Amino acid sequence: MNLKELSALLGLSQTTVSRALNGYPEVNEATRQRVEAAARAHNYRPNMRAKSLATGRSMAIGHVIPISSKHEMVNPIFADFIAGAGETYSDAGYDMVLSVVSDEDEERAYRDMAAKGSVDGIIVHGPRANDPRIALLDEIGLPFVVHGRASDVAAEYSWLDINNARSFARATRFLIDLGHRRIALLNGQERMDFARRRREGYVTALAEAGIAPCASLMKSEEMTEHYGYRATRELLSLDDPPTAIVASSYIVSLGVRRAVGDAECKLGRDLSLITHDDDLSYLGNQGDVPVFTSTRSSVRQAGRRCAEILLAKIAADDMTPVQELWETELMVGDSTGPNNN
Amino acid sequence: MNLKELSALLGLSQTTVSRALNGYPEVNEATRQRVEAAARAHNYRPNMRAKSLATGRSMAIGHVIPISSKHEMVNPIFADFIAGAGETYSDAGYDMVLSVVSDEDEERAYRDMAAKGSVDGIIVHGPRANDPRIALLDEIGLPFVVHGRASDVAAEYSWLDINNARSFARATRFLIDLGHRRIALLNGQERMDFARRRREGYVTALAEAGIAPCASLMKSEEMTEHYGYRATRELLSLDDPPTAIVASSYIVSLGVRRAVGDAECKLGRDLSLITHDDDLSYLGNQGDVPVFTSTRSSVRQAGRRCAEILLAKIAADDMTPVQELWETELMVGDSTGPNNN
DNA sequence: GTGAAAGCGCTAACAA
DNA sequence: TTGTTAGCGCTTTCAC
Repeated sequence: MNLKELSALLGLSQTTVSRALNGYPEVNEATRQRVEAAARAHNYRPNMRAKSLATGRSMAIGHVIPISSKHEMVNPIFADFIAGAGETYSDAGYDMVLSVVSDEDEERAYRDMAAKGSVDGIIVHGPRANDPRIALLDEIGLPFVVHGRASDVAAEYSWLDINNARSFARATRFLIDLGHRRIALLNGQERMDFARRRREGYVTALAEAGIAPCASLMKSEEMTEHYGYRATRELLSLDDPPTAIVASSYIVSLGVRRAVGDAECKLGRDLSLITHDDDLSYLGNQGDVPVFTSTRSSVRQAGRRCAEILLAKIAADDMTPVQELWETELMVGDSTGPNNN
Repeated sequence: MNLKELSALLGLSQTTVSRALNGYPEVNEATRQRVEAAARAHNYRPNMRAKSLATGRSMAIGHVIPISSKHEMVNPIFADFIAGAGETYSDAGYDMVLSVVSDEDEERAYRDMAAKGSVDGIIVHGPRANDPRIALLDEIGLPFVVHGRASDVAAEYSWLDINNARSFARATRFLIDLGHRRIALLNGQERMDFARRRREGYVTALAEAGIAPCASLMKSEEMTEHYGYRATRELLSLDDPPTAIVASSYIVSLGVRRAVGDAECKLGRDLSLITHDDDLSYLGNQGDVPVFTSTRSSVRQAGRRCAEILLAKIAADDMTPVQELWETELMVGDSTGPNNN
């Protein structure tokens, strides 16, 4: 069922039917009722391709998911972010188009999206410290919102980020308060902006406590389970092993737990672990004190909010940057966890 | 830059330029060279909305990701699957449109996609045992491929599945061979088709060894870390606790590990764990014997293959069902893991 | 309040 | 081998 058929059926012009369906004020209320009833009855859905072509808006938002060309891995946190954004889009009648590209193809992906006219805006994932994509998107002129920040980019742009530095400082402080002095950091690659900020927070907290950061306790790699495993083994075999670890994601923590399991029983019991993932997340027991927040739901919320910001920009055709820094809480509680899904 | 401008620039008709760019044979080779050079030089990309409207094909594939309305959780395995499919789409010039909907909105999502004409085909995720979506899509007439199977659906349709029953039988057998008799199963919800098959495999292996399945050792819920944690605690507090666990995903296993960590040291060392995730995956140590395969890359490959099958169907306009059952290997090796990312 | 007609950017008969 | 013309299904002036 298309507009032509529907309007023929109603004995009206396509114009009137279109107006009725799109809430134009000039159409007679009785007519509108009739049209809407018919549309519902025949399950009419406007063809988006045609609509897009006529209006010039594609009613779709693009997400470019970069995958590391080396390891072909996808940060599983994207799933939750995407889910959140997806809700917002559905509600607003937007589609989400996903483009999974290895990082060297990213520029082309953006240019293609813009030129093909398949999206009205873009969400940028996983910004690097000095990320060329921001200048690129500015040049292209497509509205965009960055999830995270690019510290070395001078230009003003829209972003939503969580306060990684503060989160990691708090986590580290927490472990220090529990009496730990040798605390390891399993960070992501430092070309990622968030990883730099996380180290900053970690180092700051150590400094406050008069602890000199120790290079052998700071690891930085792609966030995989295998990395968590390998790094933890290395750490545990040091002459002076750490008594606690701050890990950069729950995927990494999987590896940490495995390595700890491999190690001597006593070691396992002595090691405190706090895992992060965009949001300060679960977990780790220090004696009887588990620590956590619910990562996954907050990442999802970030997705929702990023999408809202972008849609609002598009609707208002307003290019002034929107910037939101989110704070996270470090929670201490019983080990069933609050809202721990 | 659009077709009109480009053709004006070249002093050719839009038709000729279009033909040159789309590889039609009748165009003069010299002309084609000239056109292609100009297109490249001016960074011309055909507007997909217009192209779609004219051709009737949207050059996009839809993925509907159902999220549980209760827990709002996304199975992180989707991320890898999507990544694989995305590669195939990029290569073929297709877009991927994602629709994240709570399960009660799924039917509408499919109908919308079809009516709006935004996709040429659909990948179905997370099939239930008697899944109504298959009949629905058949009715709609949109080509589709199911990742997984719906055992109770009589109709023939295209799917790609891994042999869950066999995988879980092998995992269980492995633990039995190691001397375990009380083996627990942390399964997904049994309305999911794969969960039923997994239990089947587990029970079969037990039966072969003359072990009667014990209801108190079989759990079935949404696959979350929290579930893994809670269920493992319950299991460990039984009068006659299991000595080994087969878990249905690495997310669940996170919880298992946490619970084991909480428990007495001795308990932790005694418990064998094998985790699955679509593919038989990591892992667990039995004494010095770790077991695993690389889940994440194989899920990704499944995504790639599903997309290939779908695109082939669309290209050939061939509705005969394609069905692929994949076997997985249980690997035993050193604990750095084969290809463990 | 409603309709006719033009046009969004492209492809595909049909002619030449 | 190239060009002319007519749509694809919708929105949007502009006229009535």
